[in-house]
Amino acid sequence: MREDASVMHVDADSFFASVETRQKPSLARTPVLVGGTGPRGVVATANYEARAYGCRSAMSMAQARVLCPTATVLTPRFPAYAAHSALIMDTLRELSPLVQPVSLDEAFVDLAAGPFASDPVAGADLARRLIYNRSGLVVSVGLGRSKLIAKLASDAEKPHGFTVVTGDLEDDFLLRKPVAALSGVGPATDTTLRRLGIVTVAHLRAAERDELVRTLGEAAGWNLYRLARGDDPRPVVVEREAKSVGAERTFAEDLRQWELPGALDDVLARALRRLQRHGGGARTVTVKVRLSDFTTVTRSVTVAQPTSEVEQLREAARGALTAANPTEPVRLLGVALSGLTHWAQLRLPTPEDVETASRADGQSTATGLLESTNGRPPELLLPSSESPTDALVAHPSTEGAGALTEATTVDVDAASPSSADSLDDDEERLPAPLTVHTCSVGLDVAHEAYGAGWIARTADGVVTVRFEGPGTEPGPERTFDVRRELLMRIAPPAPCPPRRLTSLPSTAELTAAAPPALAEGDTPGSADAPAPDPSS
DNA sequence: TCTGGGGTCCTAGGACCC
DNA sequence: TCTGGGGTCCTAGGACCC
Repeated sequence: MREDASVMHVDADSFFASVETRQKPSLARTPVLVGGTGPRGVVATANYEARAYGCRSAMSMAQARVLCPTATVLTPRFPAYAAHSALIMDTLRELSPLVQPVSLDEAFVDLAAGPFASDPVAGADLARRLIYNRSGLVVSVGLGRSKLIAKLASDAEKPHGFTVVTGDLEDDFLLRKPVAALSGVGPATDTTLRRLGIVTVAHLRAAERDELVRTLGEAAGWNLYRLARGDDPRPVVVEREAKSVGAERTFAEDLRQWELPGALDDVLARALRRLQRHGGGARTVTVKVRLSDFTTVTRSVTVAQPTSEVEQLREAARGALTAANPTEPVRLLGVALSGLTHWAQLRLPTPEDVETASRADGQSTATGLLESTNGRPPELLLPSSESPTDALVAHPSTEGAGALTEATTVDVDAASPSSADSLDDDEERLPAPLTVHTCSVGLDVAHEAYGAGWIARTADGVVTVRFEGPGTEPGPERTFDVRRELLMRIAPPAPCPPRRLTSLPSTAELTAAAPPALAEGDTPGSADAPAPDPSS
């Protein structure tokens, strides 16, 4: 265990909602909910104004609307969040090469590996200032000797926290925490621990190791035994290989039997797009079916060789769905692709492969491989752009190297016969005309005369657009009938510095001010100049 | 007012091999 | 005829994270 508190955890406060209020000035200081807007939507993020009404993440949107009827409910705009996330991560990488993103809005940084090794507190302070000055987003920061402590520290004073827990303060800080604050203790484990009379980390530390292992299992028991002692040697690691990719969809209304194959193709198409992005192939296709009574069944099919062939993966998915055999109406369908590799079998396997497949998994697998060839030339293993493997070289080819193609040329759209209009498409091309089917509150649009804005309300093809952006004052609203007037859906605005900020807020100001007031740039002496970039 | 979507990891049981 | 035990792979479910 290191001596200095040089592990930093950075967490953007109510991230999705904060990006929204940054880009929609009229929403500043008003309650905002971001999440599913459909009948079965849940809240992804509630800003602090909405939390004041009791709204929380993961709550059903219907409930949140009841709690806070005045809240603006926005459809998530992932491209905007991804752009802000990238800016945050890039900024952190200026402070250390060891940055481990945990999600779009969270990261661990090992400051001991960078220029702030001798003064991690200064590094952490700079991190929050740089992020604020470049994006207008406020983060909470925690510093500790381990990930465990850093994470708890960033959580200690949200929003806007800046908490340093040095070694000598660690026990004092840790032992008071409820066990549920520990990463790895969710509702189920919390209940189990409560039955043992364990509520705080102090209780947990007093517990017998054997009892923890007995009641929670080998891994979880040991893990909590160590965490209770502040023993967390997990290093900050830059990148980890993805183990699976997938997609799932909850339907507005439960699906009947006959609707399942089409819906499965839809979900599979999205999963395949992610596989395509990952590059290479997958061996196992897992289909998840959630019934109307919320019971969930998963069935999986594993093929002999990793593949990126649409037909073969679709066949596997259909087989898994059949095995799941849903007898009730279905509310959710999911497809996960695992056993990922950076290469994939795209052509007829060699006789040796078929033999191996037969031995490994019976005749159905071998048949699947054969059927997927469609009379194309025999061959072969495809390299990804990143990591060609020896397997490729070792694999005999009868048609020559000309048969080699990028795995990313797989025709994914062949798996998706549904409308190109769907908002599900996470790789849609913009700009594109707004249609009755693509109106969603929160989306970015532009009008030839009025410029860029966002959809504030929508009903039956009639949309109200508020024309404003991150660099403007709150703007006016205008209403259009999208069947008669052209509105273009456009990409979200890029992240940008907050307006009218001429000096970095001091640590004291950052800690004292509420986020909305700060975001307005109410620093004394502020003018209309952009924020200086202290890194330059 | 019923409960999203992207993932990771763990457990337990069965098949199979040696 | 009955019975080992370890290792690996696969599957299904569940807990957990954000």
